[in-house]
Amino acid sequence: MPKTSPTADGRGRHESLRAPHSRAAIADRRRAELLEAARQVVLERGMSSTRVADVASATNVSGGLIHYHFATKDDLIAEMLRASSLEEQQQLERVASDSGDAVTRLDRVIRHYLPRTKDDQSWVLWIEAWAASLRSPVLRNILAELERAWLAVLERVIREGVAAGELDCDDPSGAAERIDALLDGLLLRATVHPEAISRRRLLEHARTVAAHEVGLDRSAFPRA
Amino acid sequence: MPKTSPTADGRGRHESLRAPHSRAAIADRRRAELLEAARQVVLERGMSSTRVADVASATNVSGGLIHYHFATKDDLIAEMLRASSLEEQQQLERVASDSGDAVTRLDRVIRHYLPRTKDDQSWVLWIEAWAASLRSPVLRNILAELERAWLAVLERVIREGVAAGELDCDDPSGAAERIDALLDGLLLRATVHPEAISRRRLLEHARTVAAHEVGLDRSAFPRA
DNA sequence: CGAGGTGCTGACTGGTCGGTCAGTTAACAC
DNA sequence: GTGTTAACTGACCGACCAGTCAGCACCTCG
Repeated sequence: MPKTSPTADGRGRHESLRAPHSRAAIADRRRAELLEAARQVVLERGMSSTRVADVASATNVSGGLIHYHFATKDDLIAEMLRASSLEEQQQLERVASDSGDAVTRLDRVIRHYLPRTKDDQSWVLWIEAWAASLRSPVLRNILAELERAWLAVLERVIREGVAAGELDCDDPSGAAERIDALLDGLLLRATVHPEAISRRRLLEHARTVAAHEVGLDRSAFPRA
Repeated sequence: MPKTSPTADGRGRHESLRAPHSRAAIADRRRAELLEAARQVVLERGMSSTRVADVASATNVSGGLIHYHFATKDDLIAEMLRASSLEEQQQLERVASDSGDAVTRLDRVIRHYLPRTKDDQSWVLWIEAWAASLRSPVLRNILAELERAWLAVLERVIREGVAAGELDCDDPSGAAERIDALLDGLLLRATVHPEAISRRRLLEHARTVAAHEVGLDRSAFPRA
Protein backbone atom coordinates (compact mmCIF):
# COMPACT_ATOMS: atom_id res chain seq x y z
CA MET A 1 0.00 0.00 0.00
CA PRO A 2 1.01 3.65 -0.56
CA LYS A 3 1.17 6.24 2.21
CA THR A 4 4.37 7.49 0.64
CA SER A 5 4.23 10.90 -0.90
CA PRO A 6 4.41 10.70 -4.68
CA THR A 7 7.47 12.89 -4.79
CA ALA A 8 9.16 10.79 -2.14
CA ASP A 9 9.22 7.43 -3.82
CA GLY A 10 11.54 6.53 -6.64
CA ARG A 11 9.03 5.30 -9.22
CA GLY A 12 8.24 7.12 -12.43
CA ARG A 13 6.08 10.13 -11.85
CA HIS A 14 3.71 10.71 -14.62
CA GLU A 15 0.41 8.96 -14.50
CA SER A 16 0.08 9.58 -18.20
CA LEU A 17 3.04 7.30 -18.82
CA ARG A 18 1.33 4.38 -17.16
CA ALA A 19 -1.30 2.10 -18.51
CA PRO A 20 -4.44 4.05 -17.68
CA HIS A 21 -6.02 1.10 -15.90
CA SER A 22 -3.04 -0.14 -14.01
CA ARG A 23 -3.41 -0.12 -10.28
CA ALA A 24 -0.75 2.54 -9.94
CA ALA A 25 -2.65 4.78 -12.32
CA ILE A 26 -5.90 4.21 -10.45
CA ALA A 27 -4.24 5.08 -7.16
CA ASP A 28 -2.65 8.17 -8.68
CA ARG A 29 -5.96 9.35 -10.01
CA ARG A 30 -7.63 8.79 -6.66
CA ARG A 31 -4.87 10.68 -4.91
CA ALA A 32 -5.26 13.61 -7.27
CA GLU A 33 -9.00 13.53 -6.76
CA LEU A 34 -8.58 13.60 -3.00
CA LEU A 35 -6.10 16.46 -3.21
CA GLU A 36 -8.47 18.48 -5.34
CA ALA A 37 -11.32 17.79 -2.95
CA ALA A 38 -9.11 18.81 -0.06
CA ARG A 39 -8.38 22.05 -1.86
CA GLN A 40 -12.06 22.79 -2.27
CA VAL A 41 -12.85 22.00 1.33
CA VAL A 42 -10.00 24.12 2.61
CA LEU A 43 -11.19 27.02 0.46
CA GLU A 44 -14.69 26.68 1.87
CA ARG A 45 -14.05 25.82 5.49
CA GLY A 46 -10.54 27.01 6.17
CA MET A 47 -7.49 24.96 6.92
CA SER A 48 -7.93 24.37 10.61
CA SER A 49 -11.61 23.51 10.50
CA THR A 50 -11.28 21.16 7.58
CA ARG A 51 -12.07 17.62 8.68
CA VAL A 52 -10.90 14.53 6.90
CA ALA A 53 -14.54 13.43 6.86
CA ASP A 54 -15.34 16.53 4.79
CA VAL A 55 -12.80 15.56 2.17
CA ALA A 56 -14.16 12.02 2.21
CA SER A 57 -17.77 13.05 1.73
CA ALA A 58 -16.83 15.60 -0.95
CA THR A 59 -15.34 12.69 -2.88
CA ASN A 60 -18.08 10.17 -2.01
CA VAL A 61 -15.58 7.98 -0.35
CA SER A 62 -15.19 6.45 3.08
CA GLY A 63 -13.26 8.19 5.80
CA GLY A 64 -10.84 5.32 6.01
CA LEU A 65 -9.72 5.80 2.42
CA ILE A 66 -8.16 9.14 3.19
CA HIS A 67 -5.85 7.48 5.66
CA TYR A 68 -5.17 4.73 3.21
CA HIS A 69 -3.66 7.26 0.81
CA PHE A 70 -2.34 9.80 3.31
CA ALA A 71 -0.81 8.97 6.65
CA THR A 72 -2.21 11.98 8.51
CA LYS A 73 -4.43 14.94 7.88
CA ASP A 74 -1.40 17.21 7.95
CA ASP A 75 0.13 15.08 5.22
CA LEU A 76 -2.97 15.45 3.11
CA ILE A 77 -2.94 19.20 3.44
CA ALA A 78 0.77 19.53 2.84
CA GLU A 79 0.51 17.42 -0.31
CA MET A 80 -2.44 19.46 -1.44
CA LEU A 81 -0.45 22.65 -1.05
CA ARG A 82 2.54 21.15 -2.78
CA ALA A 83 0.37 20.17 -5.73
CA SER A 84 -1.23 23.62 -5.84
CA SER A 85 2.15 25.28 -5.68
CA LEU A 86 3.45 23.13 -8.51
CA GLU A 87 0.48 23.91 -10.67
CA GLU A 88 0.89 27.59 -9.92
CA GLN A 89 4.55 27.42 -10.91
CA GLN A 90 3.70 25.76 -14.19
CA GLN A 91 1.08 28.36 -15.07
CA LEU A 92 3.54 31.05 -14.10
CA GLU A 93 6.23 29.59 -16.31
CA ARG A 94 3.82 29.52 -19.22
CA VAL A 95 2.63 33.08 -18.70
CA ALA A 96 6.15 34.43 -18.39
CA SER A 97 7.67 32.64 -21.35
CA ASP A 98 4.96 33.43 -23.86
CA SER A 99 6.04 35.67 -26.67
CA GLY A 100 5.86 39.45 -26.70
CA ASP A 101 8.06 42.34 -25.74
CA ALA A 102 9.24 42.90 -22.19
CA VAL A 103 6.42 45.23 -21.19
CA THR A 104 3.79 42.86 -22.53
CA ARG A 105 5.27 39.94 -20.64
CA LEU A 106 5.69 41.89 -17.43
CA ASP A 107 2.12 43.10 -17.66
CA ARG A 108 0.95 39.56 -18.27
CA VAL A 109 2.76 38.32 -15.18
CA ILE A 110 1.18 41.11 -13.14
CA ARG A 111 -2.29 40.33 -14.42
CA HIS A 112 -1.70 36.68 -13.67
CA TYR A 113 -1.07 37.63 -10.07
CA LEU A 114 -4.32 39.47 -9.72
CA PRO A 115 -7.66 37.78 -9.07
CA ARG A 116 -9.76 37.43 -12.19
CA THR A 117 -13.21 38.14 -10.78
CA LYS A 118 -14.75 39.81 -7.78
CA ASP A 119 -14.89 36.58 -5.81
CA ASP A 120 -11.82 34.80 -7.11
CA GLN A 121 -10.71 32.90 -4.05
CA SER A 122 -7.41 31.59 -5.30
CA TRP A 123 -5.45 33.67 -2.81
CA VAL A 124 -7.39 32.44 0.16
CA LEU A 125 -5.41 29.24 0.00
CA TRP A 126 -2.09 31.04 0.24
CA ILE A 127 -3.18 33.35 3.02
CA GLU A 128 -4.20 30.36 5.06
CA ALA A 129 -0.94 28.69 4.12
CA TRP A 130 1.13 31.68 5.25
CA ALA A 131 -0.45 31.51 8.67
CA ALA A 132 -0.13 27.74 8.94
CA SER A 133 3.48 27.83 7.77
CA LEU A 134 4.40 29.79 10.88
CA ARG A 135 4.07 26.47 12.72
CA SER A 136 5.14 23.98 10.11
CA PRO A 137 8.58 23.73 8.51
CA VAL A 138 7.10 21.50 5.82
CA LEU A 139 4.61 24.13 4.71
CA ARG A 140 7.26 26.80 5.06
CA ASN A 141 9.41 24.98 2.53
CA ILE A 142 6.56 24.61 0.08
CA LEU A 143 5.82 28.31 0.29
CA ALA A 144 9.46 29.29 0.08
CA GLU A 145 9.75 27.39 -3.18
CA LEU A 146 6.73 29.10 -4.66
CA GLU A 147 7.99 32.46 -3.52
CA ARG A 148 11.37 31.83 -5.12
CA ALA A 149 9.62 30.90 -8.34
CA TRP A 150 7.69 34.18 -8.40
CA LEU A 151 10.79 36.20 -7.70
CA ALA A 152 12.78 34.30 -10.31
CA VAL A 153 10.15 34.88 -12.97
CA LEU A 154 9.87 38.59 -12.26
CA GLU A 155 13.62 38.98 -12.19
CA ARG A 156 14.10 37.02 -15.40
CA VAL A 157 11.52 39.04 -17.31
CA ILE A 158 13.13 42.26 -16.16
CA ARG A 159 16.65 41.08 -16.93
CA GLU A 160 15.69 39.95 -20.41
CA GLY A 161 13.95 43.25 -21.01
CA VAL A 162 17.05 45.11 -19.94
CA ALA A 163 19.26 42.91 -22.13
CA ALA A 164 16.97 43.63 -25.08
CA GLY A 165 17.27 47.34 -24.38
CA GLU A 166 13.56 47.67 -23.71
CA LEU A 167 13.77 48.25 -19.97
CA ASP A 168 16.08 50.20 -17.74
CA CYS A 169 16.80 48.79 -14.31
CA ASP A 170 20.08 48.58 -12.48
CA ASP A 171 18.82 46.23 -9.76
CA PRO A 172 16.52 43.61 -11.31
CA SER A 173 16.62 41.43 -8.23
CA GLY A 174 15.67 44.28 -5.92
CA ALA A 175 13.00 45.48 -8.32
CA ALA A 176 11.55 41.98 -8.43
CA GLU A 177 11.45 41.83 -4.64
CA ARG A 178 9.69 45.17 -4.43
CA ILE A 179 7.14 44.36 -7.10
CA ASP A 180 6.53 40.97 -5.55
CA ALA A 181 6.04 42.45 -2.10
CA LEU A 182 3.73 45.13 -3.44
CA LEU A 183 1.59 42.54 -5.19
CA ASP A 184 1.44 40.31 -2.13
CA GLY A 185 0.39 43.26 -0.01
CA LEU A 186 -2.22 44.44 -2.48
CA LEU A 187 -3.65 40.98 -2.90
CA LEU A 188 -3.79 40.35 0.77
CA ARG A 189 -5.80 43.51 1.20
CA ALA A 190 -8.02 42.77 -1.76
CA THR A 191 -8.76 39.28 -0.51
CA VAL A 192 -9.41 40.19 3.10
CA HIS A 193 -11.30 43.43 2.41
CA PRO A 194 -12.58 43.09 -1.16
CA GLU A 195 -14.82 46.11 -0.68
CA ALA A 196 -11.90 48.34 0.27
CA ILE A 197 -10.15 48.30 -3.08
CA SER A 198 -11.26 47.62 -6.63
CA ARG A 199 -9.56 45.28 -9.12
CA ARG A 200 -9.04 48.28 -11.34
CA ARG A 201 -7.16 50.17 -8.64
CA LEU A 202 -5.11 47.09 -7.80
CA LEU A 203 -3.99 46.78 -11.38
CA GLU A 204 -3.34 50.49 -11.63
CA HIS A 205 -1.07 50.44 -8.57
CA ALA A 206 0.78 47.41 -9.87
CA ARG A 207 1.38 48.99 -13.27
CA THR A 208 2.43 52.31 -11.77
CA VAL A 209 5.06 50.68 -9.62
CA ALA A 210 6.20 48.22 -12.28
CA ALA A 211 6.65 51.02 -14.83
CA HIS A 212 8.74 53.02 -12.43
CA GLU A 213 10.86 50.03 -11.44
CA VAL A 214 11.82 49.31 -15.04
CA GLY A 215 12.53 52.92 -15.86
CA LEU A 216 9.48 53.56 -17.99
CA ASP A 217 6.61 55.98 -17.92
CA ARG A 218 3.26 54.74 -16.73
CA SER A 219 1.99 55.23 -20.27
CA ALA A 220 4.29 52.47 -21.51
CA PHE A 221 1.92 49.98 -19.87
CA PRO A 222 -1.68 49.44 -21.00
CA ARG A 223 -4.34 51.85 -19.81
CA ALA A 224 -7.12 50.66 -17.54
CA MET B 1 -21.90 39.26 36.01
CA PRO B 2 -19.98 40.52 32.96
CA LYS B 3 -19.70 38.59 29.68
CA THR B 4 -20.34 41.83 27.89
CA SER B 5 -17.49 43.19 25.87
CA PRO B 6 -16.00 46.27 27.51
CA THR B 7 -16.71 48.39 24.46
CA ALA B 8 -20.28 47.15 24.33
CA ASP B 9 -21.58 48.32 27.67
CA GLY B 10 -22.34 51.90 28.47
CA ARG B 11 -20.35 52.32 31.65
CA GLY B 12 -17.26 54.47 31.97
CA ARG B 13 -14.28 52.91 30.29
CA HIS B 14 -11.11 53.68 32.07
CA GLU B 15 -10.05 51.44 34.88
CA SER B 16 -7.85 54.24 36.14
CA LEU B 17 -10.91 56.33 36.86
CA ARG B 18 -12.29 53.76 39.27
CA ALA B 19 -11.35 53.05 42.83
CA PRO B 20 -8.48 50.61 42.36
CA HIS B 21 -10.06 48.01 44.63
CA SER B 22 -13.60 48.31 43.45
CA ARG B 23 -15.03 45.17 41.99
CA ALA B 24 -15.26 46.74 38.56
CA ALA B 25 -11.57 47.61 38.66
CA ILE B 26 -10.67 44.09 39.73
CA ALA B 27 -12.69 42.61 36.92
CA ASP B 28 -11.14 44.98 34.41
CA ARG B 29 -7.67 44.10 35.53
CA ARG B 30 -8.45 40.41 35.32
CA ARG B 31 -9.88 40.83 31.85
CA ALA B 32 -6.78 42.65 30.70
CA GLU B 33 -4.62 39.96 32.26
CA LEU B 34 -6.53 37.25 30.43
CA LEU B 35 -6.32 39.11 27.14
CA GLU B 36 -2.57 39.48 27.51
CA ALA B 37 -2.21 35.80 28.35
CA ALA B 38 -4.33 34.93 25.34
CA ARG B 39 -2.03 37.02 23.19
CA GLN B 40 1.03 35.15 24.46
CA VAL B 41 -0.56 31.78 23.95
CA VAL B 42 -1.70 32.63 20.44
CA LEU B 43 1.80 33.81 19.57
CA GLU B 44 3.25 30.55 20.86
CA ARG B 45 0.69 28.01 19.74
CA GLY B 46 -1.18 29.69 16.94
CA MET B 47 -4.76 30.80 16.85
CA SER B 48 -6.48 27.56 15.99
CA SER B 49 -4.54 25.37 18.38
CA THR B 50 -4.88 27.73 21.32
CA ARG B 51 -7.03 26.14 24.01
CA VAL B 52 -8.89 28.03 26.66
CA ALA B 53 -7.17 25.79 29.18
CA ASP B 54 -3.83 27.16 27.96
CA VAL B 55 -4.91 30.70 28.67
CA ALA B 56 -6.20 29.61 32.06
CA SER B 57 -3.00 27.87 33.10
CA ALA B 58 -0.87 30.74 31.76
CA THR B 59 -2.76 32.97 34.18
CA ASN B 60 -2.89 30.45 37.06
CA VAL B 61 -6.62 30.52 36.97
CA SER B 62 -9.34 27.94 36.60
CA GLY B 63 -10.77 27.06 33.22
CA GLY B 64 -14.18 28.20 34.32
CA LEU B 65 -13.01 31.74 34.89
CA ILE B 66 -12.31 32.30 31.23
CA HIS B 67 -15.94 31.65 30.47
CA TYR B 68 -16.99 33.85 33.34
CA HIS B 69 -15.32 36.81 31.64
CA PHE B 70 -15.75 35.80 28.01
CA ALA B 71 -18.77 34.04 26.58
CA THR B 72 -16.85 31.92 24.10
CA LYS B 73 -13.32 31.23 23.01
CA ASP B 74 -13.95 33.18 19.82
CA ASP B 75 -14.99 36.12 21.94
CA LEU B 76 -11.81 35.94 23.92
CA ILE B 77 -9.68 35.93 20.79
CA ALA B 78 -11.64 38.69 19.11
CA GLU B 79 -11.33 40.89 22.20
CA MET B 80 -7.65 40.13 22.37
CA LEU B 81 -7.19 41.22 18.77
CA ARG B 82 -9.28 44.31 19.32
CA ALA B 83 -7.12 45.27 22.28
CA SER B 84 -3.93 44.61 20.31
CA SER B 85 -5.22 46.63 17.40
CA LEU B 86 -6.08 49.54 19.67
CA GLU B 87 -2.69 49.50 21.28
CA GLU B 88 -1.08 49.38 17.86
CA GLN B 89 -3.13 52.37 16.74
CA GLN B 90 -2.10 54.36 19.76
CA GLN B 91 1.59 53.64 19.24
CA LEU B 92 1.15 54.53 15.60
CA GLU B 93 -0.49 57.81 16.44
CA ARG B 94 2.36 58.66 18.77
CA VAL B 95 5.05 57.75 16.27
CA ALA B 96 3.41 59.73 13.48
CA SER B 97 2.69 62.87 15.43
CA ASP B 98 6.06 63.29 17.05
CA SER B 99 7.99 66.31 15.91
CA GLY B 100 10.35 66.49 12.98
CA ASP B 101 10.23 67.24 9.29
CA ALA B 102 8.18 65.15 6.89
CA VAL B 103 11.00 62.81 5.89
CA THR B 104 11.91 62.14 9.51
CA ARG B 105 8.33 61.35 10.40
CA LEU B 106 7.78 59.17 7.35
CA ASP B 107 10.96 57.28 8.08
CA ARG B 108 9.87 56.84 11.68
CA VAL B 109 6.56 55.39 10.59
CA ILE B 110 8.35 52.99 8.26
CA ARG B 111 10.75 51.88 10.96
CA HIS B 112 7.83 51.39 13.32
CA TYR B 113 6.35 48.98 10.80
CA LEU B 114 9.45 46.86 10.65
CA PRO B 115 10.32 44.22 13.24
CA ARG B 116 12.91 45.39 15.74
CA THR B 117 14.97 42.23 16.17
CA LYS B 118 15.63 39.02 14.32
CA ASP B 119 12.86 37.19 16.16
CA ASP B 120 10.37 39.95 16.70
CA GLN B 121 7.10 38.07 16.50
CA SER B 122 4.72 40.97 16.53
CA TRP B 123 3.57 40.31 12.97
CA VAL B 124 2.76 36.71 13.63
CA LEU B 125 -0.40 37.82 15.34
CA TRP B 126 -1.61 39.75 12.32
CA ILE B 127 -0.74 37.05 9.83
CA GLU B 128 -2.81 34.62 11.84
CA ALA B 129 -5.53 37.22 12.07
CA TRP B 130 -5.58 37.77 8.31
CA ALA B 131 -6.19 34.09 7.76
CA ALA B 132 -8.80 33.83 10.49
CA SER B 133 -10.59 36.94 9.26
CA LEU B 134 -11.40 35.15 6.03
CA ARG B 135 -14.02 33.27 8.06
CA SER B 136 -15.06 35.84 10.63
CA PRO B 137 -16.75 39.17 9.93
CA VAL B 138 -15.91 40.27 13.47
CA LEU B 139 -12.20 39.80 12.94
CA ARG B 140 -12.48 41.30 9.49
CA ASN B 141 -13.84 44.50 11.01
CA ILE B 142 -11.10 44.70 13.58
CA LEU B 143 -8.47 44.31 10.88
CA ALA B 144 -10.18 46.76 8.56
CA GLU B 145 -10.04 49.38 11.26
CA LEU B 146 -6.36 48.83 11.88
CA GLU B 147 -5.67 48.90 8.16
CA ARG B 148 -7.55 52.17 7.79
CA ALA B 149 -5.50 53.63 10.63
CA TRP B 150 -2.25 52.70 8.92
CA LEU B 151 -3.38 54.16 5.63
CA ALA B 152 -4.65 57.31 7.29
CA VAL B 153 -1.38 57.88 9.11
CA LEU B 154 0.73 57.39 6.00
CA GLU B 155 -1.54 59.61 3.96
CA ARG B 156 -1.58 62.31 6.62
CA VAL B 157 2.18 62.42 6.95
CA ILE B 158 2.55 62.67 3.19
CA ARG B 159 -0.14 65.35 2.86
CA GLU B 160 1.37 67.44 5.60
CA GLY B 161 4.79 67.09 4.01
CA VAL B 162 3.38 68.23 0.70
CA ALA B 163 1.58 71.15 2.33
CA ALA B 164 4.84 72.17 4.01
CA GLY B 165 6.56 72.05 0.63
CA GLU B 166 8.91 69.30 1.77
CA LEU B 167 7.44 66.48 -0.30
CA ASP B 168 6.09 66.22 -3.82
CA CYS B 169 3.23 63.85 -4.41
CA ASP B 170 0.11 64.35 -6.47
CA ASP B 171 -1.71 61.28 -5.13
CA PRO B 172 -1.07 60.96 -1.39
CA SER B 173 -3.84 58.43 -0.94
CA GLY B 174 -2.52 56.20 -3.73
CA ALA B 175 1.03 56.58 -2.51
CA ALA B 176 -0.07 55.57 0.98
CA GLU B 177 -1.80 52.49 -0.41
CA ARG B 178 1.27 51.48 -2.36
CA ILE B 179 3.67 52.01 0.52
CA ASP B 180 1.34 50.19 2.87
CA ALA B 181 0.99 47.24 0.50
CA LEU B 182 4.73 47.09 -0.03
CA LEU B 183 5.37 47.03 3.70
CA ASP B 184 2.74 44.36 4.31
CA GLY B 185 4.25 42.23 1.58
CA LEU B 186 7.80 42.70 2.81
CA LEU B 187 6.84 41.94 6.37
CA LEU B 188 4.91 38.90 5.45
CA ARG B 189 7.94 37.56 3.66
CA ALA B 190 10.28 38.53 6.47
CA THR B 191 8.10 36.85 9.06
CA VAL B 192 7.46 33.64 7.15
CA HIS B 193 10.97 33.27 5.73
CA PRO B 194 13.19 35.31 8.03
CA GLU B 195 16.28 33.78 6.44
CA ALA B 196 15.29 34.93 2.96
CA ILE B 197 15.62 38.64 3.56
CA SER B 198 17.55 40.74 6.04
CA ARG B 199 16.15 43.60 8.13
CA ARG B 200 18.61 45.88 6.40
CA ARG B 201 17.31 44.99 2.98
CA LEU B 202 13.71 45.35 4.16
CA LEU B 203 14.39 48.86 5.36
CA GLU B 204 16.31 49.68 2.20
CA HIS B 205 13.40 48.61 0.00
CA ALA B 206 10.94 50.58 2.08
CA ARG B 207 13.03 53.74 1.95
CA THR B 208 13.67 53.39 -1.76
CA VAL B 209 9.98 53.16 -2.54
CA ALA B 210 8.95 55.81 -0.02
CA ALA B 211 11.48 58.28 -1.40
CA HIS B 212 10.25 57.77 -4.92
CA GLU B 213 6.59 58.07 -3.90
CA VAL B 214 7.14 61.46 -2.28
CA GLY B 215 9.22 62.77 -5.15
CA LEU B 216 12.58 62.67 -3.40
CA ASP B 217 15.89 61.04 -4.07
CA ARG B 218 16.80 57.98 -2.05
CA SER B 219 19.54 60.08 -0.44
CA ALA B 220 16.90 62.26 1.23
CA PHE B 221 16.26 59.36 3.61
CA PRO B 222 18.80 58.07 6.12
CA ARG B 223 21.46 55.67 4.94
CA ALA B 224 21.55 52.10 6.17
C1' DC C 1 -7.86 -21.90 -10.89
C1' DG C 2 -6.07 -20.10 -6.60
C1' DA C 3 -2.94 -17.08 -3.86
C1' DG C 4 -1.72 -12.79 -2.65
C1' DG C 5 -1.91 -8.11 -2.92
C1' DT C 6 -4.52 -3.65 -3.63
C1' DG C 7 -8.17 -0.40 -3.17
C1' DC C 8 -11.66 0.43 -0.30
C1' DT C 9 -15.33 0.26 3.54
C1' DG C 10 -17.52 1.62 7.83
C1' DA C 11 -17.86 0.75 12.49
C1' DC C 12 -15.33 1.83 16.32
C1' DT C 13 -12.25 4.18 19.86
C1' DG C 14 -9.58 7.05 22.60
C1' DG C 15 -8.42 11.48 23.48
C1' DT C 16 -9.36 16.27 23.33
C1' DC C 17 -11.67 20.42 24.55
C1' DG C 18 -15.34 24.14 24.76
C1' DG C 19 -18.68 25.07 27.65
C1' DT C 20 -21.74 24.21 32.08
C1' DC C 21 -22.90 24.28 36.76
C1' DA C 22 -23.23 23.68 41.68
C1' DG C 23 -20.82 25.36 45.16
C1' DT C 24 -17.28 28.47 47.85
C1' DT C 25 -15.30 32.76 49.46
C1' DA C 26 -15.20 37.44 50.29
C1' DA C 27 -16.53 42.10 49.37
C1' DC C 28 -20.28 45.23 49.74
C1' DA C 29 -24.91 47.23 50.90
C1' DC C 30 -28.07 48.34 54.40
C1' DG D 1 -24.59 41.10 61.24
C1' DT D 2 -27.32 39.62 57.72
C1' DG D 3 -28.48 39.21 52.95
C1' DT D 4 -26.83 39.79 48.33
C1' DT D 5 -23.97 39.63 44.63
C1' DA D 6 -19.40 39.45 42.27
C1' DA D 7 -15.33 36.68 41.46
C1' DC D 8 -13.83 32.35 41.15
C1' DT D 9 -13.25 27.03 41.38
C1' DG D 10 -13.00 22.46 39.57
C1' DA D 11 -15.46 18.53 38.48
C1' DC D 12 -18.06 17.16 34.84
C1' DC D 13 -20.24 16.35 30.19
C1' DG D 14 -21.06 15.70 25.59
C1' DA D 15 -19.71 16.61 21.02
C1' DC D 16 -16.33 16.13 17.93
C1' DC D 17 -12.85 13.88 15.17
C1' DA D 18 -8.21 11.80 13.65
C1' DG D 19 -6.76 7.64 13.19
C1' DT D 20 -7.41 2.18 13.53
C1' DC D 21 -8.77 -2.20 12.09
C1' DA D 22 -11.08 -6.27 10.53
C1' DG D 23 -12.98 -7.58 6.63
C1' DC D 24 -14.56 -7.50 1.66
C1' DA D 25 -14.32 -7.36 -3.40
C1' DC D 26 -11.59 -7.30 -7.18
C1' DC D 27 -7.52 -7.55 -10.00
C1' DT D 28 -3.44 -9.80 -11.46
C1' DC D 29 -0.01 -13.07 -11.87
C1' DG D 30 1.65 -17.57 -11.48
